[in-house]
Amino acid sequence: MTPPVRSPRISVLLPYKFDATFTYEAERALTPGTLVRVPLSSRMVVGAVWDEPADETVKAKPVAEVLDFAPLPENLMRFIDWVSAYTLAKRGDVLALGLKEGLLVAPPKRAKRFEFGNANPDLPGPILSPAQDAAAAALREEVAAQKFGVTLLDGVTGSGKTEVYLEAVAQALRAGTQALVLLPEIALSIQFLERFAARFGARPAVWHSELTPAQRRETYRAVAEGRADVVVGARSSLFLPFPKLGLIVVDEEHENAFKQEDGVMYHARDMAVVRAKLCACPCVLVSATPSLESVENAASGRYKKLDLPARHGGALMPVMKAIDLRADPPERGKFLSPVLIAAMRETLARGEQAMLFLNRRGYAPLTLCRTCGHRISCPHCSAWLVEHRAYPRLICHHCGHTVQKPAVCPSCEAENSFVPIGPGVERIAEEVAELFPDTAALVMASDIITGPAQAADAAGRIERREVGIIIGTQMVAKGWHFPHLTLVGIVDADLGLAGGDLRAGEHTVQMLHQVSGRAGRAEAPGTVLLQSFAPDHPVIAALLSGNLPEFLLQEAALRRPGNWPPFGRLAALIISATDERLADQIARDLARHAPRGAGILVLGPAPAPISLLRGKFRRRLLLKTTREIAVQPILRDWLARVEVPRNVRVDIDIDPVSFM
DNA sequence: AGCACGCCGACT
DNA sequence: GTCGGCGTGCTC
Repeated sequence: MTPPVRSPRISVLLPYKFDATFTYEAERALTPGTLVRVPLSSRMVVGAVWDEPADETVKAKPVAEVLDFAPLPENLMRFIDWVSAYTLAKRGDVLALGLKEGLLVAPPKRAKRFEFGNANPDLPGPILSPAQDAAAAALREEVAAQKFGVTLLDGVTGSGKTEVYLEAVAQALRAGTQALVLLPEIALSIQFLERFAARFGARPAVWHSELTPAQRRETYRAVAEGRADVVVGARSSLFLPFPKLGLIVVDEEHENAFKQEDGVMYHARDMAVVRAKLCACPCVLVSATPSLESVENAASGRYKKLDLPARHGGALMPVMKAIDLRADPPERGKFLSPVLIAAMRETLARGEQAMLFLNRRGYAPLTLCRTCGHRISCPHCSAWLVEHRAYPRLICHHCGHTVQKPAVCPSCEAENSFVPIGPGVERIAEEVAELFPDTAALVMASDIITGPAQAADAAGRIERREVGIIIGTQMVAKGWHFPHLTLVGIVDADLGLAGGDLRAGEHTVQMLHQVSGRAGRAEAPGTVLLQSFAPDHPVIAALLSGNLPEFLLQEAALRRPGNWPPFGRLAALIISATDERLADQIARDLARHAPRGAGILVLGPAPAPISLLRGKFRRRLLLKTTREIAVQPILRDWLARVEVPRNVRVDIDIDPVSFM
């Protein structure tokens, strides 16, 4: 008598907020990573078979369908486990970053050849300078070795870093492996895609939030089956099922946009290094203004470093000058100094283009009643409403709340008493229109340039010289190449230095240096004018000298003694609740149970800088430890000691970048 | 994430 | 007297 055959049990990870796998019965043993459709409550969901022992005691429903799809590669499964353990996010939520539902339903009728065709690494590449050639050779060698290692490619703006790392991509393709290029703002990276197509004779597969479901599905499948050989993507492309990844490039590695600030809070630059390690492939971090984190890793020998110290094609670095606004102030109610206006006139007279940078969207950041001093704020957030004349409305930049500009002050009932205070890019555009009525100007801000189509249109108008003056927010800092642009004016170089943010100085230097790097990238030399009330500030001094390594040494000297990152570790606890007293109470409870020990420090609780956000009151605690201490077990123990009611949220942000 | 169950206000 | 508000609890 043969014993009754029991169906094999499998563990399945579901792409929802579960940490644990679920147990199902399968007709046969299934390879780990296999995608299956399984019943959950009253519906069917897609999950992935996980390689951990199945629970033999719990009740188990049968698998409904084994999907005809390449199993997730083992390196991705280990990556998901690792990211979950590091960020303390649920494993299911991490799985969901790549495996969105709907991605897998209704596969295309025929597996058409991937629509972009294959990149050809053997087309003749561009002519590289000796420095580029040396860096490219070093990267090719890294890729050819097919083992893990991190290289920081540090090259000044306009030095041709892209051409160099595209040679590493070419090497990965020749080796028959896949390559992933991470960009901070892929939807706007039109110029990058054009350069890629010029090098390889085909466009890469792209991965970002603006893809249609059909594009997303086809790209996901093409990656899983190895048909997509190069993917250029935003941070979530790290979670794609590459079966044979041979290279990861993180371009503009210093960019904050790589840090995901909600849901699974991860830093794509750091996780790229982890995925590369699990794939046993090299990772290349690229920037003209590398983060202190990466510079320190290079200094300690953990990362290799390659330098491109000069601009490509003989172009010179721009001349940097400060305009002391105390000595040369703008006209009353205006924001451009006569010195800057004169420089703009000269630039335009030569037939060249000028760019004004101000990292503030809208018309004015504050609307004030000149009778009683009332300021118009958001009812759901502790923030002023920003006037936008393009719509026209007052808008909260945090929650999107909008109102008409009131004719009567709600506080003192004065009529027509509201005045705009301070400039945004729209107000600068208004000033420019008055000063240069015959010159076309273009505003580049995220509420105007919202996708690839608008970005391509704007870039085209600038390249064809249909506009003389570009006015932009931080969007203009990223990688643009405008050959006729020779003057950059920083409207407010001091903006961003206020506030207690750990990295305020570093970020300001990086952003303003990147914007400055848009000037004079071709034959004509560039000039950058920085309007400042504090031209002696170390940040402005660093920008004027151009000596960024020296600035980072000073930053390191400030952060090392207190074990601030990258010399120590940080984790933020964000307590939020609709009930302000409850938020306070839980924050105090957490503080009372704070972990203690050598090398461990807890700061707070304190109201978050935006203490009311989307109707939730927020308090913050900060855990700081020395580098050799892992914060995750400390946080787990800590949270286990405090009872948090369900109407209070405690979010954990490991390695926080924003302190808002 | 969904979709149930579960106790308190405006309708036939 | 019901329909339904979304708080909270569970899903192998």
